[in-house]
Amino acid sequence: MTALDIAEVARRSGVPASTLRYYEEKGLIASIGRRGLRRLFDPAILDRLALIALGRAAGFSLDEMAGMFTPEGAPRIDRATLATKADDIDRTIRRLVAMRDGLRHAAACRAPSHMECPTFRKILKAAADGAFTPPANRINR
Amino acid sequence: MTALDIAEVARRSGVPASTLRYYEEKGLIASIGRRGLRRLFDPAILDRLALIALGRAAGFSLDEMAGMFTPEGAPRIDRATLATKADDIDRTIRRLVAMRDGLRHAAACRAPSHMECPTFRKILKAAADGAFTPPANRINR
DNA sequence: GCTTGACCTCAAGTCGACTTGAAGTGGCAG
DNA sequence: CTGCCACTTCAAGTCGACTTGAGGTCAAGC
Repeated sequence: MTALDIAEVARRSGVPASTLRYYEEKGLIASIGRRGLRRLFDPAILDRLALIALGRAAGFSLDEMAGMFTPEGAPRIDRATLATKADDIDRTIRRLVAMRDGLRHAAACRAPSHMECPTFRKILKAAADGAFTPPANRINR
Repeated sequence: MTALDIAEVARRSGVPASTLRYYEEKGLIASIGRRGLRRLFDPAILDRLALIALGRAAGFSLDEMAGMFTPEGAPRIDRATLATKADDIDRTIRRLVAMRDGLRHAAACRAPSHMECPTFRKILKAAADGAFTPPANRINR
């Protein structure tokens, strides 16, 4: 039998058992049966978990990803959705590059106080205008 | 009198009054008095709020930023801290660039299923290895 | 002087993705 | 056959940054 029990899936995927149960409850994954109480999973679950990890990293919510599989378990991903997400990330990258450069400047700047540095004040103004505040993604944690 | 009441600060800064009260409670900002019940703020609060917005965008928590002001209200920012944060952001950027490129590929790839695309599988493996999962920043949101 | 309504306080709720804890179950080694 | 213990369920807790709601106050305009 090729079925994996939950501990084995956890070990191989690095995803905690509690998270696997949570994903199942959410409909993101499905077990193929039980041995006693214990869930058994098809080894293909590992690919699926990798895909979920990828989607999460790309900024998709668990709910969004629940719709990205066919009932048979094959990924069904709209290419336009991917392109849109890529564009989102691209905007985030631009924002972060500006932030990083601003921070590096502030770290290197020799003005006695940051408030006396024109560059820093310019960055501050941009921040006040919300230039760095994202609309509502959440690539990170 | 140059003091601004909370509604005026909210209007000029774009920060909701509820947030201003919350920031005060957290010790991030301070009012200079009251008119009746109403808080009055020094106009310098606007710079401070901009700095807080900048810090948040850079990934500092509110608690971290509470320590970045002198009792007099001047920013007191350790340059090494800034450099460290810049490096953090730089790592995030690299991660995001990889993600973005991966997504663009997946969006453009003509393989019948994503799972049949070698490039996609490579990305998937990287995701499974946690290559895209951040340690615990939180630039976004 | 009285009403109005923007402000006040304080506790509780929200959001997403999980984790934790208490109480129960059952396969398997001895 | 028994005991162990890794699993099970289900409810509740966590984290950060706020928001919301109920009930209260008071400066200002009429």
